Amino acid sequence: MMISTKGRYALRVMVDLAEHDREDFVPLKEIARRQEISEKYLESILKGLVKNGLLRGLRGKGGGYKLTRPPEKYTVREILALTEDSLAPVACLEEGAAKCPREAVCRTVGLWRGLYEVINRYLGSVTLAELMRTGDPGDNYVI
Amino acid sequence: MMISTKGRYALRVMVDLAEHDREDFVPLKEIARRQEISEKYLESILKGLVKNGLLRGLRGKGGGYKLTRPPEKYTVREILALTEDSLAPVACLEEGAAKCPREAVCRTVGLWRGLYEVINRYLGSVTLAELMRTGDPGDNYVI
DNA sequence: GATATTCCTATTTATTCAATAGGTTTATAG
DNA sequence: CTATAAACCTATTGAATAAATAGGAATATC
Repeated sequence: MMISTKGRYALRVMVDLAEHDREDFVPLKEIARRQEISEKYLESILKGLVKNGLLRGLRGKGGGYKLTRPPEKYTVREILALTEDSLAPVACLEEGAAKCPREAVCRTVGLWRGLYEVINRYLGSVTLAELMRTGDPGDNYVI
Repeated sequence: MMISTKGRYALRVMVDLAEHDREDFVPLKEIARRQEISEKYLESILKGLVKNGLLRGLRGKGGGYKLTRPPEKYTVREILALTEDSLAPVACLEEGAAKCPREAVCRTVGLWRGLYEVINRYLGSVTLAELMRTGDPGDNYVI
């Protein structure tokens, strides 16, 4: 399995924030409740997204989190790339990996590059906006 | 990272066997030496491929392994599916996973299904034959 | 000044991955 | 027949990573 809870949770939070976008900041406690994820764990995940400018965080009473761009300006790829250690399908393609001494004779590295490419293309083609529900209240059901 | 050493090694072995196909059986020791992988570890990996009919194994002196089909009849997907626990990009899509109670409201499960589909299609489109070197010596370059 | 929030660092726990170890069975060669 | 070379089988260990928790420090609002 490829995408850890960190990445999956991060994406869910981003969609949640996109759907609950408003003037004031949305406190993590609210997101955690809706998404049924531990507050403390979410904290550690959101830190990176704030540091990289995908979210703005505001401390103190009335604080919380907020998207810094409209939802259609975020690709899933960007969010996961910041959250996961790597999106590479195999260790030898990870950034900072030691150069494989077999690379020149390896019959499979080309396949892995191709797979990486396919994954990146797909994740780069989907935006947050596409993962949101529309504002249509009839669409806002809960099971 | 998604594909473990088991899957990567298995694929390398299958390509190796495709390239060294001959009348008699190829002993694991020989493959392990060429691929620089521990014999014992390879054993445990090949077991599953034999059990599922992708390889034939012959015991005793003069024994070894052998492909059961021509290389173009194996897809990479098939080999990895037998070797990896799962090719699903997220836990909730793994076979036998507990049904997620949030599935009906989950905004992201569709994305993961799409990713899984893209991965399966790609891996299913490449065969062992395409990973082999041809017999053409001119093709036998090193980068 | 009380409170609600993000931010920060460290630690623990659980799970999975990777590999090793040691033996059993089976086929061939001499 | 016997020695040998091989696959086959089961269990265990060790290392790395993932997942989560804990406790507090800083900051903004009311």
